[in-house]
Amino acid sequence: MYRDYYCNEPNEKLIGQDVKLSGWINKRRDHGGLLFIDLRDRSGLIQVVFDPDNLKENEFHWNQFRSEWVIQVQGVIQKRPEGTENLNLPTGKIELIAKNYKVLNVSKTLPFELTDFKEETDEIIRLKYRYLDLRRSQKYEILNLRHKVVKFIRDYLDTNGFLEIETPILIKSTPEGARDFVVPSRNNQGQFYALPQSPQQLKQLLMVSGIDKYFQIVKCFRDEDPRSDRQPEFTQLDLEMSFVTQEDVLNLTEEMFTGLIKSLDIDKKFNSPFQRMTYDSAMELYGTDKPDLRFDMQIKDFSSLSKDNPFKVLSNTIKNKGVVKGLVVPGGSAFSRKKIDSLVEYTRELGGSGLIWIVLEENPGSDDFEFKSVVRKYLDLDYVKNISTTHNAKKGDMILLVAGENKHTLEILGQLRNKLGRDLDLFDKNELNFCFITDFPLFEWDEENKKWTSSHHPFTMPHEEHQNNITIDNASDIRAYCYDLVANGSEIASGSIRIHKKEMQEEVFSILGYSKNETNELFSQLLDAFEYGAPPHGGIAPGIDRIIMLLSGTENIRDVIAFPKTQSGFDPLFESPSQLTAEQLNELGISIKNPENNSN
RNA sequence: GGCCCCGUGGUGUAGUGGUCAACACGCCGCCCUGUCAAGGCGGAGAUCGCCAGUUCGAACCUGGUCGGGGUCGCCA
Repeated sequence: MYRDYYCNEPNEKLIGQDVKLSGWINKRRDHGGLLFIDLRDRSGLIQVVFDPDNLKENEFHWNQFRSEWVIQVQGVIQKRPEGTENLNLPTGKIELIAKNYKVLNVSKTLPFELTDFKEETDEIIRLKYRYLDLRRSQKYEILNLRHKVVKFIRDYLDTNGFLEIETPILIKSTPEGARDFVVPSRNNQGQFYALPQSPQQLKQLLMVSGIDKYFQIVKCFRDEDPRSDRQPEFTQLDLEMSFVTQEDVLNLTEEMFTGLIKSLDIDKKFNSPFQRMTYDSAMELYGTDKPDLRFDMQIKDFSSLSKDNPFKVLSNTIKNKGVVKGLVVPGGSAFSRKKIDSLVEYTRELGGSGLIWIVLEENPGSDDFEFKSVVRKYLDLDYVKNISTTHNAKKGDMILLVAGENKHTLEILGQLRNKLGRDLDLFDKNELNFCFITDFPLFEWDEENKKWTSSHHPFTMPHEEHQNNITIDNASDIRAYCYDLVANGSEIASGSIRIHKKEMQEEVFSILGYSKNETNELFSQLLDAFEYGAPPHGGIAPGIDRIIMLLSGTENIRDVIAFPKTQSGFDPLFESPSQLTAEQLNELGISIKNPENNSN
C-alpha cells in the first residue's frame, strides 16, 4: 500500500497517529539541518517535516529532494508548534513528521513553473506539456467539475427513463452542414468514412426502433476553423425522445439544467424559470439569436423618426428600404473621443458603413439641452430631443445609430451591444441567465451559393400552419419547432422536433435543392425507416464543453478539455496531424498530391 | 482566405537605432533547525522565432515567412 490518505485528508483527529502518504514534492524549504516540503496530490497539500533526529538512512539523502519528485513518506501526524500554523492550508494546523521515506521517482526540472502566483505560461508550452499543466489545482478542479456535470446528467436521464446507447464513429459523409473529417477505408480503396458532426440520423433511427428515450455523451467532429468556444472535436449530450412536443423537450431541459446547477456547489445565481423569446424578437431587440440577457440595453428603432431628416445618411437609408436603429448607452457621455472612435472603427470592422454617435451633454444647473457629435452640423436639436424623449435617453447618455439594411444593421448593433456590455461592466459575472430561443426560421437564404439552406438541419419539423405549404415561394416565412438554450450570450444547446413522415421530409429536401436521386443516395436510410411507422419525436443536444466553460467561468474552450488542439487544429503534445508512411498510404491506395508536403 | 494583436535565457517581463541585452522567478553551489511565494552569499544560462532588406551600426525600422491568440468568413 502506497498511502493511507490523500494529502489534504489528515486533520487534528489524526494527531499522534502513524500514517503513510504519497505524492509529489510541490515545494521544498531547506533550512540546512531541517527540511520542510509541501507534499501534493490532486486533493491538496500537506507539510512534511524532515528532521535528521527522526530519520532512517536512505539511498537518497533528503537534501537531494527536488520539485516534482514522487515520494512516499511514513511518519507521525503532529500538531504544529504554536505560531507556525498556516491558515491558508486546510491541513495548516498539522504536519507530518517524517520517520521513513522512499523516493518513488525523480523528476527533471519542469519546463515551466506550476505555481499559481506567477503569470500564465505561454499556452503552446503548456499544451506541449499538458500532463504537467494538468497537475495544477485549477486544472484539476475543472476536470473534476466536468466529471460531476456528466455524472449528474447520466444519473438524471437514467432516472427519467433514458437509455445510453453508442452509435458509430465511422459513418457516412453528407453534404449538409460542416465540413467532414474523413477516414480512408483499406478494405474499400478510394472510399471514405466520415466522422459524425453529430449522431443526428442515428438517434432518429433509434426512435423508429422504439427506444423511446435515448441519450449519449459523445464526441462530434467538424472540420471548420476553431474559435475560443469551438474545437474540431467536441462533446455533446445528444438526447432524443419519442411522442414529445417542443414543450416537453424544453421542460426536461430546463429541469435538468436547474437540477444540475443546484447539485453543484458553485457560487452562481441563475434565473428560474428560464426566459423564453422567439428568434424574431431576439434578432429585433438584441441583434443576435444568442442574446446576453444579463443586461438590458435593447436595440431601438429610430427609422420613423429619421425618415424626413435633412441629414441624407438617415433619410436616404429609409427611402431605400433600410432602417435606422441604435442603442442608448447609459453614461456614454463619459466616453473619451478615443473610445468613441474605437467604436466607430469596430463598426467598420463588422462591415457597417458607419456609426453616428450623439452625446447628450450633462449640463449641471441648467435645463438647456445640448449634444455633441461628429455630424453635429447635420443634426438639429429638435431631432435629437425627439429621439431622446421617445427612447428614454437622458443627459449623460450617448445614442449610437447605425443606418442600413435591417438584418445587417441589427447584427452590427448586436455585436456593439455585447462589446459595450463588456467594456462598461454591465453584467454580473456570477450570474447565469438562461433563455430559450424558439421559432427559428426553417430555411435561410445562402446568398453566396444562391440557394436555401436549413437554419438548423434538414430534419426539423415546420410549424403546423406551414406543413401543407412547404414551397420555395414561402420558404422565408416558414417557422420551425426549433430551439436553442442560450446562457450569457452563448449557445449552450440546440434542438428541434423532427419530421417523421417521408413525404414532408422529401419536400424539405427538394427546397434545399436535392434531386430525388440525390435524396435517395444520401438519406434513404432515414426515409426508408420513416415508411415503417416512425413515431413523432424530437430532442436537443447541449454542448458539454460550453456548459463547463459557463460553470467554471473560463473564456476558452481549451481550458475545459484535457487535451485540446490549437487554432490550426494542431495537437502540440502528440504533434498531430502527421504524415503516414509510404506503406500505410499504399495500403489505403492513397497518393499525396503535393509530395513536398509528405517527405516520408 | 481577410483583419487585429503577440513572439527577447527554462518561465514571465523590460528594453523602440549605438559600449559586455536588464529584472524577477526557476536552476546549480555554499551557509542555515520552524519555514510555508523561507532567507543569505555566489554562479551558470539568450547569437532577441526564421529569412531577406535599409543602415557605418538592427532585438528595435521595412518586407516576407513560420508559430500562437482573437475575430470575420465558415460552424446542417
